[in-house]
Amino acid sequence: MPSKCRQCIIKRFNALKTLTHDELEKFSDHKTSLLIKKGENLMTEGNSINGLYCIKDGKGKLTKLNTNGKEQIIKFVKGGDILGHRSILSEELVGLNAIALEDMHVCFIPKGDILDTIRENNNFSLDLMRNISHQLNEANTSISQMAQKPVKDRLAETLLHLETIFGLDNEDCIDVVLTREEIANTIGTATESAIRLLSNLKKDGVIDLIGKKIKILNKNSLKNISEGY
Amino acid sequence: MPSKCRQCIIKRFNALKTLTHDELEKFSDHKTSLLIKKGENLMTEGNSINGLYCIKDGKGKLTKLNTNGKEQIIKFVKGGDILGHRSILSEELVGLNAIALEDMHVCFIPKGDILDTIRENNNFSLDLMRNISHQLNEANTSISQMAQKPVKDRLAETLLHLETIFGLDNEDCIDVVLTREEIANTIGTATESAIRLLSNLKKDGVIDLIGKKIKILNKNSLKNISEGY
DNA sequence: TTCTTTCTATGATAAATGTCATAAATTTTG
DNA sequence: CAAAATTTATGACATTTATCATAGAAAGAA
Repeated sequence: MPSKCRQCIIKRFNALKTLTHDELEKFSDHKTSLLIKKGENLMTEGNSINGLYCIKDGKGKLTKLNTNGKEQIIKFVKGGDILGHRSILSEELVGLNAIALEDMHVCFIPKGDILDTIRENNNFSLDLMRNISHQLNEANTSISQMAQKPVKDRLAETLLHLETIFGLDNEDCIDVVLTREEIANTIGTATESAIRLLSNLKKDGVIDLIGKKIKILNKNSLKNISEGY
Repeated sequence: MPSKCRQCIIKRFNALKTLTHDELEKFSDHKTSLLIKKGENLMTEGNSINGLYCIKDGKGKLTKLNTNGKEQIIKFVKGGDILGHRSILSEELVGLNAIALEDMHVCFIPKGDILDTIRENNNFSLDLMRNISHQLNEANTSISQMAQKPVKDRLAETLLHLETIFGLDNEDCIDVVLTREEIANTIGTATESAIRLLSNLKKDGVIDLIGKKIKILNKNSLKNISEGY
């Protein structure tokens, strides 16, 4: 039996915290629950979209396919994040692929309900703006770093960022499983280069590599590297 | 005597087209007109901001200073564009420097008026969301290109983009004056590399260089280069 | 104007990064 | 489980891009 949105918001979501009781009831009644299995697409670049996705749990990547066919990872998402609002708001096609890194439980709320709520609940509307504005700021920072930092610095930056987003597992490793290729596609480099630089960081005692899991041993050192020292 | 906002909207702005007569009157009464001379800052990274800027005319660049002191140009702006809304909406500090590339006339509208209007006029609020959502989409595209395209491709892309934004002057040159360093800071490369690649494009008959002005001679060829052919 | 500064241009060289090849390790499949 | 496929790892080498040096051109100041 699908749970009520109200229960879920309390437990997981920040993004929809401004909704009233009645609005949550409406969302509850109209929502669809989805299971997106590891590797499956929740949204696909270029498609149109007719609702908002709320991630209940699981982890995912937002990617863009380049003209040369290479995948660029733009952002990581997890439980509590919302997807598709940018596209709904701008009335443009979906700009990014959302792909599950592990099984994800997701709720789908129809576009009509979202737009109604934007019209009626000013706090919700302001909250969405805040969310997108914040993302825009992050994206601008990312442009600058992609353009001007060498690969090693971007790798260090990314490892710190991944820890911030996903936290640590019970063995103090960054709590997400990524292939070396995905790491490379995040920092914008060749897979071999990412592998080599990770090996170097391990050799220098800055990180440890346990299979696909990464443990940060010296956060300060990583910070310095990410800033070019 | 400062002109009425209503006149100005009709002539220049798209961004505020959803405002009612009364709202425009209020903006007119409360606005301040500014002249930002070439090279001066309209907004500065890290500062707080208490209003919205509307560019009446003139051209500008939005930049970010990197940890290594290098300037990254994130976006170009011109008459009709609005600035500062992202920061007002997210209640975060200003994320970018806005610097005049030539003398700019700008109107400043206090934050209070903007927030009032967001609360009262749903179309305005939706329009702002649309604007930021669109910018976020552009920024994501930019991340992908910075991360994965070689410098030559990014230069070609940038030249086409500059023509789209600023159009042509009466000699069919891209109607904006940028130093080679600014071009380099847009595509994220060393000034010498930008100069060299521009020289090559000229040698190949794809563009012409007339002082600082750039004329696109073969747009198709540029498009191909921008896509890696 | 003349001097000074900044900007553009280009060569020489170094450093960073990508590509290709190969092999070991790991994961997936039957 | 064994076989196949994928992922990780590393070396050798090619290509791209940055850095340094220098000189001429253009723009700005005295």
